[in-house]
Amino acid sequence: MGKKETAARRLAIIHTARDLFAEKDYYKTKISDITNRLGISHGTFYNYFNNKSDVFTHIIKGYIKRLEEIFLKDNPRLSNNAIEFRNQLVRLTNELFDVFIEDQNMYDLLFFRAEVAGLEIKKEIKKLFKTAELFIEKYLAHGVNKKFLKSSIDASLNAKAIRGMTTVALEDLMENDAPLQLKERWIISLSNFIIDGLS
Amino acid sequence: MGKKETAARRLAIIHTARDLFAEKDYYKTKISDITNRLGISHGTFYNYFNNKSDVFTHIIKGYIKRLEEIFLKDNPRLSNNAIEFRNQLVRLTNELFDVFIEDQNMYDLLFFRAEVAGLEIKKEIKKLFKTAELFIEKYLAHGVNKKFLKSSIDASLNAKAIRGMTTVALEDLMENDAPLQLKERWIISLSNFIIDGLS
Amino acid sequence: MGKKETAARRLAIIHTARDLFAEKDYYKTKISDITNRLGISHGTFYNYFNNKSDVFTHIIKGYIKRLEEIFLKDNPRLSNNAIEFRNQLVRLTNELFDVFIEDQNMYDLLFFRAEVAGLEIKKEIKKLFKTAELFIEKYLAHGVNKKFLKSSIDASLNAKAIRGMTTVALEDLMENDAPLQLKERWIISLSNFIIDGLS
Amino acid sequence: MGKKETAARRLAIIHTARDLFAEKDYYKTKISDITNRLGISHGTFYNYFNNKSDVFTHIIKGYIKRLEEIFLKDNPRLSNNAIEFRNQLVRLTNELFDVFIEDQNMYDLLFFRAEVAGLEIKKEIKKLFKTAELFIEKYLAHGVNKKFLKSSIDASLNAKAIRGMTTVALEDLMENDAPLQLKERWIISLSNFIIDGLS
DNA sequence: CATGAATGAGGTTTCATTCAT
DNA sequence: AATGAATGAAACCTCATTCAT
Repeated sequence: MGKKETAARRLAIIHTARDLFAEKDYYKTKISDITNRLGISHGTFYNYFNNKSDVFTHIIKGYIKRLEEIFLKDNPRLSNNAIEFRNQLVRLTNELFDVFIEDQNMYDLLFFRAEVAGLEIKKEIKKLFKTAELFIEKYLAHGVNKKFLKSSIDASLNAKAIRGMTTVALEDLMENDAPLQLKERWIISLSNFIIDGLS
Repeated sequence: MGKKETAARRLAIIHTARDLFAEKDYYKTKISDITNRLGISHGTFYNYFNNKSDVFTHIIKGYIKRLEEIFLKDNPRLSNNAIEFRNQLVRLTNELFDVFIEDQNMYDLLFFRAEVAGLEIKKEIKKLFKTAELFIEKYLAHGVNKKFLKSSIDASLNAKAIRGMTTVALEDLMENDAPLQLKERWIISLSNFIIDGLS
Repeated sequence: MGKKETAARRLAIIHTARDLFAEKDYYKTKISDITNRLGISHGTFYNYFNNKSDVFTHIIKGYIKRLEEIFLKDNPRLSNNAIEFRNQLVRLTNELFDVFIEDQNMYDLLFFRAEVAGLEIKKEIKKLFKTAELFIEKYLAHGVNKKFLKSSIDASLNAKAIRGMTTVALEDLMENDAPLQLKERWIISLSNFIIDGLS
Repeated sequence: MGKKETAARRLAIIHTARDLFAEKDYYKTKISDITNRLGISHGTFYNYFNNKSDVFTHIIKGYIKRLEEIFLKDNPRLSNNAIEFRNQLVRLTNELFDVFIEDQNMYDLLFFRAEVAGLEIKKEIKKLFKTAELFIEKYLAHGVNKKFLKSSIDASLNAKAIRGMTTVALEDLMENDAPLQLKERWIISLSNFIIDGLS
């Protein structure tokens, strides 16, 4: 087996584990569930990961990294007026939603299943949420600065509120069979709500 | 042991279980953890509950019931204008926040720990969320009807969005050492956001 | 089951474990070997001991304590001449041999099986040997002082040598079917060797 | 790979295995520990040995052979008086000690680690000890015959006793950082003890 | 009702060994 | 010969639950 096949098998384990963790639960997912589904021996699992929590952590960390990239790529300072702000908002939520739609396990794993994982990984997820909130807050602050958002708003709490709205939108998309159409509705609804609410 | 003492011990088990499930996790909480903390034999537990998941379900169902009462008590038709709407909003969120502040375990158990419970109970929680969303939607529809909310709003999605905002507010309150002061800030911020966003 | 029966079962586990550890090996002895021989479930074992190494340590520590008592009871200063010294030597080796003859597992467990146990217990055994050697050395030093032993002897090395002779005697007794007769021969032989060699 | 390289690799495996068995334990030493230290694949191990216990047995048998040679080389009949006897004693213990000092793993492996080996190899070690004791006994018998040792001694037990003394001396040397100086002290001490005790 | 000893299903992990390349 | 992926027997340990006292 060459390097490529080895990497492929590692990936297969990751994907199967990810599916099962999302379907069941960290605890209810047995190593044998993963290996049975792959048609390999349970011992093989341990040639690729040290233990169960190892794969889990790997999956979650991958998700965290992917989301952080979105926040780092964007620049809150680009909009100069409400129209540009809306465009930025639309672009950003669209990208975020796409990431979650693409990997339907992401939402469950990140928001719920990680609960039972070790404290360390929970902290990292918490940090991710904080990052997202601070990111939104910068947007709002910039808007206030540029005068296209009201100066009276409570930027910190509103940032959190927006994070909450977005989370529910994600949940809604995940439960829907045709998420792409629903996505458009959510993007419009959210941007209207935010802009009319804050400007 | 009389009926009263029996009921009291049952309650004590529920409370201790509730605390531990919130502190640790359903899986990480052992029957012996509960009974040890109560200073009773672990065998005694089984005189009050059939098994571990039994107490857990009981706790979650209690929470569900308690929250449903809030929604059933209120009447979305009472407001005739934006000012009355705001008052109703303030009253409602205040009451909701109080319930969660009073029992600090509620948030964690309902939103995260319940994940590991059986499918049936998860469905009930999902239903609770739906109930809440429909309840909010009725509010919005009434407002549109009475013309103090814009007719262009997507009532269904906005109801979900508001549920998301509220959830994040709860999370924020739970993490705060002085939730009562923060509560006021959230109530104002939320009602401003909602009213300015939708009216 | 009362306290007495509980203690009895604990003792039964210790004895069976002790026998098996001596028969086989720490590693080759499985928890199920112990419980099968006792006709109990393997789970029961864990109601009495935390784990395998727990019983093992318990057994070894019991042995160490028992032997230390022998050394602490005796007083190296009692003899004033070679005859008294011989008597003391005879009494002491006799007592030591009896302890090992009484529990035939002691020798193997202490000298060989403990090898595979944790480092801590190995250190304790090493300490026991050092204690024994220092104890013998005091005897020799007292003898030199009282002039019934040669002043030219290397007390430290001779003490070790005597420990070695005694160990081999023990091994020989353990392998013999009629250890009591052989014991007398060893006691005479050892005391002659020591006294004629050092006085 | 030619015959020479093959033999060299086999030897390298033996040496590394020997070191690890002495450092840790038979059980605690994994095949991969051996191969990792050698920088080869663990599969390669099985081109040189059938299994784990195979190397172990090989090592122990090598030690046994080496020690037997010492006993076979010497002739107990060479001394005619106490002085010659002492010289022979000194020469012999010196040689024995040197063998063990040269390969510091030998003592541990032969006296303790071999415990976990199969019954067969344990019997061989026991036989080696018996050989050593019979060898010493012949010395003593010859001394009694030539009248430079007391006729009253219990040659059989004294031979064992001397084996025990020698073993402790070895142990002491192994634990010491400067074994060569200590060796001289032990040789003097042992020969004095033996000669004065038995003659 | 209370107790706590006993049970055993069930899970995780290790590692010697095999074997196709 | 060398490699290292795959295998699976085998062991440890947990803990919910039962039940006799």
